Amino acid sequence: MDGKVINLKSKMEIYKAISDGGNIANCPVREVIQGVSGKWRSLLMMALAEQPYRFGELRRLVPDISQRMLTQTLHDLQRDGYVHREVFPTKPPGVEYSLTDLGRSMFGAFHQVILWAELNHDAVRKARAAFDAGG
Amino acid sequence: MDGKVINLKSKMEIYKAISDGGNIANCPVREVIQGVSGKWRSLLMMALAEQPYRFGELRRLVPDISQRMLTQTLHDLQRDGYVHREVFPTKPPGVEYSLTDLGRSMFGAFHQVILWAELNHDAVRKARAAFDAGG
DNA sequence: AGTGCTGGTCTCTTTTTGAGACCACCAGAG
DNA sequence: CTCTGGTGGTCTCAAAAAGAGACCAGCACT
Repeated sequence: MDGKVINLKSKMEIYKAISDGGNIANCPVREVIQGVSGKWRSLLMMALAEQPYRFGELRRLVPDISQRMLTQTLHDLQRDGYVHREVFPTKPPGVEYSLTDLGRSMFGAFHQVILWAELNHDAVRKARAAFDAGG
Repeated sequence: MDGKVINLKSKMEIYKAISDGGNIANCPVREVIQGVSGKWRSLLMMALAEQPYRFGELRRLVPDISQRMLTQTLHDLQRDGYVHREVFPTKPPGVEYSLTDLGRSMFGAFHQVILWAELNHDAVRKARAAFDAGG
């Protein structure tokens, strides 16, 4: 995958941004990465990548998220352009959340991490257990 | 760990694991994903993917991390098997941190997200600005 | 003897998160 | 008509996590 000389100049530029001058705090890539990270964001992205969901459905889908964090995380995802929020004027008004094109695009990349986790979560578990045992 | 054995091969099965039965809290994939997420973890992984670094070097490289969080995050990454910690008995003892094979493997997947961020951070910025402006 | 570098830990304060009450609205049951 | 439940939230308060900075031992150079 990486070897030595990477054909991707962007990779080098990212590292440069980190190591050069220490101006990492302003790195736009970092902002996006940290916007992708976060306890609930990835989880909600995974759910919405499957299909659009309504607020209550998401709440039931991710039982251990508080209503407050669900509201806030969806708001943040919407703000970053990953999620579209649509209100339906039904009898009790319903709100549907769905991925935007940008969201689907981002999820395409993030999906690699999901697949890796799927294949390697056992190794991580073992490492964790070994570390906890051996100190 | 849970009733359903999650042996996911495809994207769809992952989503099923989320939506089926709502037992997402025990999903091992979720654990790993959230272990990858986090404000500093990704940043330190990026730095260490470039080359091994010592504690103080990392501190200078990521100026806005507190010493406390650097210690803790490195410890966590080591615990999960992504990072190797080696103490050199030099005059003032130095500690070098480097990626393990598992860490490099994980970073290979995560790298896709970095590349996406590199290409699309402008779109995210615009979305954010538009959202803040229009409400 | 004082200063600085090594990699940390300990304490205190601020920020973030979690738990749960509360809100207005409407539908159907009794 | 009241009672209950489901719609999507907001508000408050306590707990957990993160940030800021003091402090530590050991050694080198001055």
